Amino acid sequence: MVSMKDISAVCGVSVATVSKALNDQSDIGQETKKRIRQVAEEMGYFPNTAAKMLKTNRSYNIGVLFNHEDYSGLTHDYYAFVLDSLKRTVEEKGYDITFVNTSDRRAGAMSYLEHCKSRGFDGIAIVCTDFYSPEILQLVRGNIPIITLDHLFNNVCAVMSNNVQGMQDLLTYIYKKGHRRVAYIHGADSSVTQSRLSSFYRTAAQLGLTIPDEYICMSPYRDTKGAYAETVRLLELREPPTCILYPDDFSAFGGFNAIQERGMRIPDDISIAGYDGIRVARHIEPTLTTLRQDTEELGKMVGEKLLSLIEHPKTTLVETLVVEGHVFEGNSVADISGRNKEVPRKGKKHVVTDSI
Amino acid sequence: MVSMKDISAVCGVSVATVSKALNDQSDIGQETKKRIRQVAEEMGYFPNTAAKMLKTNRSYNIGVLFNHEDYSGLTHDYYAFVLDSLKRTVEEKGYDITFVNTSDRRAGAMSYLEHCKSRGFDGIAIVCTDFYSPEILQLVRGNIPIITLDHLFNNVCAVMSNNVQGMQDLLTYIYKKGHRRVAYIHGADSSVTQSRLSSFYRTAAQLGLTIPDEYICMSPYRDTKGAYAETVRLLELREPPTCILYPDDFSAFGGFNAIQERGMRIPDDISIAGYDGIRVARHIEPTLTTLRQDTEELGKMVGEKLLSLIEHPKTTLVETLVVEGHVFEGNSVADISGRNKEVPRKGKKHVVTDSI
DNA sequence: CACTTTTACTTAATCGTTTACCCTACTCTG
DNA sequence: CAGAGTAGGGTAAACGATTAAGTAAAAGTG
Repeated sequence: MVSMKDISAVCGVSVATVSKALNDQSDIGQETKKRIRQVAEEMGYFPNTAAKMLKTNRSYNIGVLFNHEDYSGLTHDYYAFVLDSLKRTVEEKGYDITFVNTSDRRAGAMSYLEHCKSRGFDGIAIVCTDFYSPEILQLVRGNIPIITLDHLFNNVCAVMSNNVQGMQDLLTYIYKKGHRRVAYIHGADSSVTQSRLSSFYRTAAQLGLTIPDEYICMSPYRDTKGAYAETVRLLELREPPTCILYPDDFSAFGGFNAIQERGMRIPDDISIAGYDGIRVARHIEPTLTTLRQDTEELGKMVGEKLLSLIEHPKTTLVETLVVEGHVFEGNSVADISGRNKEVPRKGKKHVVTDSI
Repeated sequence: MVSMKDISAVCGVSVATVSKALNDQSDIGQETKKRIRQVAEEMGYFPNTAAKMLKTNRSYNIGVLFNHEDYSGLTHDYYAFVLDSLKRTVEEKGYDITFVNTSDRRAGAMSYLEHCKSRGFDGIAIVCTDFYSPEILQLVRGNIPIITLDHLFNNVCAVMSNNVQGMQDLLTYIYKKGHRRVAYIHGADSSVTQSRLSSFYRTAAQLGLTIPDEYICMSPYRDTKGAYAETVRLLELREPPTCILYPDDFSAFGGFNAIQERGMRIPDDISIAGYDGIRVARHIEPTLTTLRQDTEELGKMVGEKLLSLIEHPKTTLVETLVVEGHVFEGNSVADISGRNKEVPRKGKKHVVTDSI
């Protein structure tokens, strides 16, 4: 690797002059600058990041904390898209992205914070992790610029997808389509779940919907089997819902299966809606009506705010940025507003069964 | 940050002694070692990676090249799972993973190779990228340990999913289920496509299948619209296939839509099969029969071979490692072997249509 | 006991940059 | 024309580690 020393030898100047020339300092003559730069180019010079880091305490490297259950967030559409956007945002500004090593969690091994300091990350984006672990707490207490996604810590910047507004929009949309019996299978307990669930109740109350307790139940996120089971239960109620909300799109496929298996059609016989707006859900018929979270904007916000925190630590506000999603209108929620005005029918609809 | 200097001051020894003690060198007394380590622990010491890198030319950091079309490979299930496995494999050995910055591709900016040398990556895993770009060529010609996934360069280690065997297994499976009219919508031109397509033809020949030209067509990978269109075309043939193979699982959903839309059922009326084995395909009914690539093993191989290349450069063979997939048996391919023996029926089956 | 060997450290150079401070030769200025 | 100012560049320390080479004392050897 060609170093500044090599360039200085060729140009017959000192190493300091080379450094200053390449960093465009004012106390080097135009002529000399031009010559040094040209030689550097010709010799194929590029800076040694390690040496630069050592001297300047800047790595132009962002650490991301990104693990989810047994896997990393990589296998999760929502997080993956956020990370992708984040990556593009910071790369544009000359930063690289490194995963915070989450492997060695033995006692005595480096903690997250130590690892991050050791690597010299300029900042850290906590995208997904177990926010309640003591190690994470230690990390956010450390004095590296930090930003979290979808979780609030005291005195730490955060980017949040607006789950309150999102659920309100989704439920309102469904209400406007004429649905009055809406069930909600919510995800496992977390701050995100709390936001959505309380927004669900509040919105329902505002709309004048009465939600029987049996319409509300839990199934873990992305668990198709759980969603399947709860869907079956809901369908077998004396008065089943006309629309079911799922914790997320993936879960909605579990409901989809249960419904199809019973020979019912979506959305003719029952409506469903997901949450997230994962890609595949837009490519399977019936396309899923869902609250699409703006992963592009979320990632961009995380990146921009973190860089601001790094580059302007004094003037950057510690605040929570909220990103809005929007209802993606698929084909999984029927418009039954007409039905509400009909005179209630008595008995069952006559069905012709064809015998072979 | 507490440095070795601080420790040496407290312990009353030289910095060199501290370094040797922490690195467990033999020429330091047991007593001294123990004392130094204890003090280091108490003072919360951890090594400065930059300084270590500068001196040793080892970063314990792996660069991954991971971009796919406009996005990174993050949004692609197959690559994401491979990366996840790779990440876990190398993290276990104390390495971190950094994305090779693919943002600034202007002339004059650093090339991939320069960027990688600048960052001091110990090795590079090229997971997905445009393998034909000159920059990539320059990168693999540079003398950093390199490994590629699903692409062969001269004199470069590679890990390949066995597409030849995979397609053979898949087609043979379908044949055994009684299918004789099999169409194949293959992906856009690439070495992977070549392998699968030629294997398809060879296997078909071995099985005695005659594949009419109109059964073979192209639709880009993960393009549901393209797959939809080709599926429609195939269904409208005078003699439509009994089974359609898609470039990948995602595309298969496009076919799925076309088939459902026509009121046909999978697999009763027509069979379909994908390729990859993405997660969501196992969670939607009918679950997709597909060739599931072993992403866990692929990532592990990439990681282990690369580390071997880094740690034992002399003794590590430059070779291509092949990873087998297996047929995932979903519900999307019907067993019609019975039908072949039946006397061909004349006319259409009588259908009772119920009028309201 | 005199010599060699071993043990346990220390010294000092080095990796490639950055940067505070110093130096020299011009150019102004009154 | 003496003194100040400035442009252009050099010196050397520093960042935090590693490591070859040196050294003094203890231990082993015949």
